[in-house]
Amino acid sequence: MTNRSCVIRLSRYKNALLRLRTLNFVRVFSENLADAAGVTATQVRKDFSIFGITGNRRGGYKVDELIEQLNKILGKDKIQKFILVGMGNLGKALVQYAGFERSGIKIVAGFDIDANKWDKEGPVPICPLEELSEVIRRHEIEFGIITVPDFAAQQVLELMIPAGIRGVLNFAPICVKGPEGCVVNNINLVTELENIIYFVNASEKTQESQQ
Amino acid sequence: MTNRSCVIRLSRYKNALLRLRTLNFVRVFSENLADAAGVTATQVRKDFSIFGITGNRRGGYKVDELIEQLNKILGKDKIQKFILVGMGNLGKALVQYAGFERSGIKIVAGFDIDANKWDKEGPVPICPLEELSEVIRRHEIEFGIITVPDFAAQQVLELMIPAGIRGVLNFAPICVKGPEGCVVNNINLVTELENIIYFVNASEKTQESQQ
DNA sequence: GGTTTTTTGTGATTTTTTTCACATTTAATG
DNA sequence: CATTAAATGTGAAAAAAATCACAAAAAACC
Ligand SMILES: NC(=O)c1ccc[n+]([C@@H]2O[C@H](COP(=O)([O-])OP(=O)(O)OC[C@H]3O[C@@H](n4cnc5c(N)ncnc54)[C@H](O)[C@@H]3O)[C@@H](O)[C@H]2O)c1
Ligand SMILES: NC(=O)c1ccc[n+]([C@@H]2O[C@H](COP(=O)([O-])OP(=O)(O)OC[C@H]3O[C@@H](n4cnc5c(N)ncnc54)[C@H](O)[C@@H]3O)[C@@H](O)[C@H]2O)c1
Repeated sequence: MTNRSCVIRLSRYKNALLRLRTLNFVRVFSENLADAAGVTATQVRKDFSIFGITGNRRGGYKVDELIEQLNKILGKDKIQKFILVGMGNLGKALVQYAGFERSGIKIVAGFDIDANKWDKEGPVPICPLEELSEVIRRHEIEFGIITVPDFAAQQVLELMIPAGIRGVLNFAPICVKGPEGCVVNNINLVTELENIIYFVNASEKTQESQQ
Repeated sequence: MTNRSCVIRLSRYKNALLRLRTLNFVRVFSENLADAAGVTATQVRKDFSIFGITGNRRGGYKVDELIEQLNKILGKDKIQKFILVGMGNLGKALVQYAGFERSGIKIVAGFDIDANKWDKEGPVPICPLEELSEVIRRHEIEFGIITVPDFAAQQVLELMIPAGIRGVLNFAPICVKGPEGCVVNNINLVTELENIIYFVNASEKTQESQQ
């Protein structure tokens, strides 16, 4: 199996390509993609080499073809359906975000334990948690997003799995764990900010010691 | 300099420890932290070894001491101030999120180009973009969060830097670039979801080929 | 107080990832 | 149509990260 950061990079290349296409670019060089993704040109070509993507020596890559190939690899050749559990501040922002649909990602329904959040009339229906399993099965959904408080996150995951969810993005600040064969990614924004704080402090120290 | 994923892990350990403390844990073993962070016990001890954190052979680590040491390393021994630019759906969710303040991260002010978003009376004042530089300088803020549309992200960064910002978390789906010495982290949620889609598809293929 | 058991701490080893170096292809140029 | 210049593609080398293996420490037990 291929490694996570390599796949993340493929996804970044694809995003950059989509932007280049709107600017009417027809061809692109590894150098350009490297810039857009914040990596080296060699890395781009190596990544492509791993996945058997080839361009034209001297002419670079054709934007259209490359997007198509990347979409195929990333499983984005069809629309992928998600459900989201936890219609609080963050859940609402995600459900309303138009960028997902533009990228072939559709949030089919939201769920919450709180009756005040339910709303079947909106563009994305918000349903009681009890209907989770039924909706997942009916739409054959494989992917979920968790935006409930930390104490509820693991139990929400354990509701999703038996209904058929096989991949989850979790925003609650704990590492939730799925069974073998279930892909779980935990995003912790506090951790991301702490990471920035650390490296800014570290670079301050380097500068001081150089003086 | 130490590597990014190592620092991310330190932050995860710290988060797990805070939770353990609320459950009245006094001591903890590398095994427990490994579980909470989704890594191996050896990895935990190696990380600690790198930063000179020591425990007690047989007795593990004291939760309180460990939190303090990690906070020191992560620069969290004082409250860290942030500003946020782009008070849309995502920006609003982040500004209202109580978890940041609980972790010693304070969003001092929000900024937007749109006058309808301005509001100096709320718990976090939302100000016109023109005041960005002044606020950063007055509060001596070093960190920023970008939640504006993609086309505006790079120019927002370039407003922040001369005012004194040295670390940025960007949510717009492009890789913004700061000058040398400025730490920028680009979070792309579409990319995160695509990553999950990829690995679920990959594991499906593995299973099929095993049958 | 000696023995056993448990857990840390870390050099050595292995694995993974990135970078280098350069042959190969192809477009452009004269 | 030969020459040159500019890019790709990829084995080999280097660097970085993770894991192993085990000695050292310390608590628990008899
Ligand atoms: N808001 C942010 O910017 C932000 C930032 C970082 C992390 N997070 C994390 O994301 C998660 C959501 O954050 P938020 O600010 O939107 O919180 P929130 O409190 O606004 O929303 C949580 C929602 O989950 C619902 N809920 C609670 N238990 C549930 C259950 N068992 N099943 C279904 N729904 C349930 C609540 O009714 C509520 O609507 C939290 O874990 C938080 O720590 C949020
Ligand atoms: N909402 C989400 O869940 C989500 C998910 C993934 C990525 N993102 C990304 O995060 C960013 C924000 O998303 P959103 O949904 O909150 O968008 P939004 O359109 O709701 O909000 C954007 C805000 O930025 C403000 N703005 C625009 N240009 C500005 C400028 N030059 N200076 C200051 N403010 C400016 C707008 O007035 C608006 O208030 C976007 O780049 C989006 O792609 C959002």
